[in-house]
Amino acid sequence: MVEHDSLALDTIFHALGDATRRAMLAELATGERSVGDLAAPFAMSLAAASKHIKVLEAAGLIRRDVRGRTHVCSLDPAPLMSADQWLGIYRRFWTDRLDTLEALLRTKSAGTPPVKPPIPGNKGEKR
Amino acid sequence: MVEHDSLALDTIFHALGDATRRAMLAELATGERSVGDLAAPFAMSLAAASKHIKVLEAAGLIRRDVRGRTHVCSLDPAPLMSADQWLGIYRRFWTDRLDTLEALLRTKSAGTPPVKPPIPGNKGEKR
DNA sequence: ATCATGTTCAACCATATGGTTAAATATAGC
DNA sequence: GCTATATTTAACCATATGGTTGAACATGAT
Repeated sequence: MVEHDSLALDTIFHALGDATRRAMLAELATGERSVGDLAAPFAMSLAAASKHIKVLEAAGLIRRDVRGRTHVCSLDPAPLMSADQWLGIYRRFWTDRLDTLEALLRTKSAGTPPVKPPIPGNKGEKR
Repeated sequence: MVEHDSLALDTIFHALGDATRRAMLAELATGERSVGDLAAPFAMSLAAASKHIKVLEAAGLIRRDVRGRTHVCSLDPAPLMSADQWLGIYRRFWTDRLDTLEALLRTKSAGTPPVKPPIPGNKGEKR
């Protein structure tokens, strides 16, 4: 059912691996934008921005509607959903960890006054 | 609080944008693996696999524990959580769409037999 | 028809990426 | 110490990526 086409995921994640492109997606999250609109915020040529847009388009992340001489882009969330589903496989890894932490905090604070608990560096976590 | 370090997201998404590396993560989801273990399934040199592992490590996706002469790798889900949080911003786009579809199906199927409905224009959808 | 606007295309460049092989490093075992 | 095992490093190669500039294309406006 949920097909994890690895070639598609390659292009999707690759498209997301660039701050300029993520910013373009963020912009498109608020509505349609022309190529020029999308390019405007960035200190690069229009041609460069156009390439980024094509990368997003190739990944299926945006659709393009040519209206006269302007190309109007809009977000297509489907590939993001694919990426999310792939990530979903791993979600238990951090929810488990958070659940454990939460449980730990709950038992620690049971009966004791609400002191800010010195969480032992969940950064350098050893097991 | 939840910092969206765009440089970090660059490296995380870049690391995820390769099927070999995603397969390595999938393997690590079942437990610790040595570099050799991780490299074994792939038709590439150990040196190439080692590079992939370093990309994953640079993204913070895996940790490395050097035990004698073998380097034991394990999954670190924190960057995946970051990626998930970034994606979360867009989650409404597909949940909204699915909700709308669901509602549509519910009204359509009220009284009518469950026929496969012609979904209007989710046309970016291949497969 | 002319001119301006929005966008792409082509050629080019520097750097990054993903792979190779061969040599180097570190540790384990005899 | 010697040898085998686990892994990295170095040098190299082909291709991809992200940027540039300048020309081309398509459409809108006069």
